[in-house]
Amino acid sequence: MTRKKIRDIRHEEFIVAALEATHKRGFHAVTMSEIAAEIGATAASINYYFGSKDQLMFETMRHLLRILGATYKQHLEVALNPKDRLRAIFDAHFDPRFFTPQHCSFWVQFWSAAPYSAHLERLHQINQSRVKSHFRAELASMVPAPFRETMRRILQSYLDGVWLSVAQADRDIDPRHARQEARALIELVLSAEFGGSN
Amino acid sequence: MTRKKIRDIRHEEFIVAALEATHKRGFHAVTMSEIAAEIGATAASINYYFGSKDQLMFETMRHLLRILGATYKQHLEVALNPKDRLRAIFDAHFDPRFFTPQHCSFWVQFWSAAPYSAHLERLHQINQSRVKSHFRAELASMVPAPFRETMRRILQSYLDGVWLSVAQADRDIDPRHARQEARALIELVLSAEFGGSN
DNA sequence: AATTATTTTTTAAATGATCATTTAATTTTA
DNA sequence: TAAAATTAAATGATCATTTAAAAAATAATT
Repeated sequence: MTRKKIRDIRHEEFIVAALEATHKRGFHAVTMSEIAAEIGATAASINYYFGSKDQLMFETMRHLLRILGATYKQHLEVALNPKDRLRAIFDAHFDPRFFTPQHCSFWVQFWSAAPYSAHLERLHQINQSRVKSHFRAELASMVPAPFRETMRRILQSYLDGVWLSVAQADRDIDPRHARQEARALIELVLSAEFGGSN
Repeated sequence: MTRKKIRDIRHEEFIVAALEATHKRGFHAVTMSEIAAEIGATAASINYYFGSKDQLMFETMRHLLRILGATYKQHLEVALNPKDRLRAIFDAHFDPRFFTPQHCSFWVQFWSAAPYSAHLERLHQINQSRVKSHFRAELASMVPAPFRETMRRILQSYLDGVWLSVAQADRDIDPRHARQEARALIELVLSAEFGGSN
């Protein structure tokens, strides 16, 4: 019981350290020692708990996905209709607990590594599918089928694009504003006429 | 004259090699030897021409930015009005000569490296500003001021998001379709009512 | 409680591999 | 013949990872 706990605590501490250190130096450039130093530990202990640097990235990403999932769930609970649930997706991604420079930086590092690692790619795939189906589920009742996938891709690409921009800019971010602009985009998508003009 | 030419030819060959090799293995993982092998050369000659691996990334990115700039210029020439010119931005980014898995992969590698290198960050900054001002120039006559920046960010984030998704997916891409969806987004943005409902 | 044994955790130091980069010499081009 | 281009081999640094030993925490035994 207590044994399990210590291991879990340490696990999380190192993940937070990885997020912080990666944000500062980039995942490739940062050394195991630097990551460990974040919490006054030593490189060897990271390997003791995670096995390797790659596994550390993997576990850190799983951690982020768990947070995102939980945050989404919270926002979903107070959503009453499809539009609210659509908003909930964005609200989760732009929740101040989740939408931080550290997280966005790590996500970009992950994106650059994922295509070259089967494990990471799988993780990316899983998340991508999940978000995709959430979008589809809500858009189904609000956007006619022929436009639905286009609208979904627009929304989903936008999400990624915003995170990307946060990872680039070093200025501090404004989650409230991000949510606001996301709502503007939602309004836009839902107000579309879907007529067939040019 | 001829001397200059050989150097330029070699320069470009290595850049193409860097794009291809990076697409296959990621910029960090790929070795100088692997890049050189792409054109039957040797690692040392990359340093002879570029000085270092970092410089190679820098020059490769400059190369991409030059292509993008030239492509944009071409599309701009046949654009007759603000809306066409807005489309021209997307048409350039999604031009089949430019919108390739190799280029998108490299761009993502660049994004992950830029925040940790003054030189790369500057390059990113320059491109970002340029695209930004292009968007602003066209939106100025089509979207009321209070919504303009939001719309611009939506469009620009979307651009990045699409490139990102191409770098992840290994399936082959469809530039025509990308342009088509971009136009849908443009229509959306321009058809907005900008009233103030909720 | 005190002591001893056992397991878990931590680390300093060693290992080993990998590479970017240099160098010094060779080949090619002009 | 001189300059430019190329390379094989050497260099040197950097790190992730292992190892072997110490420290700390836990459990067992008296």
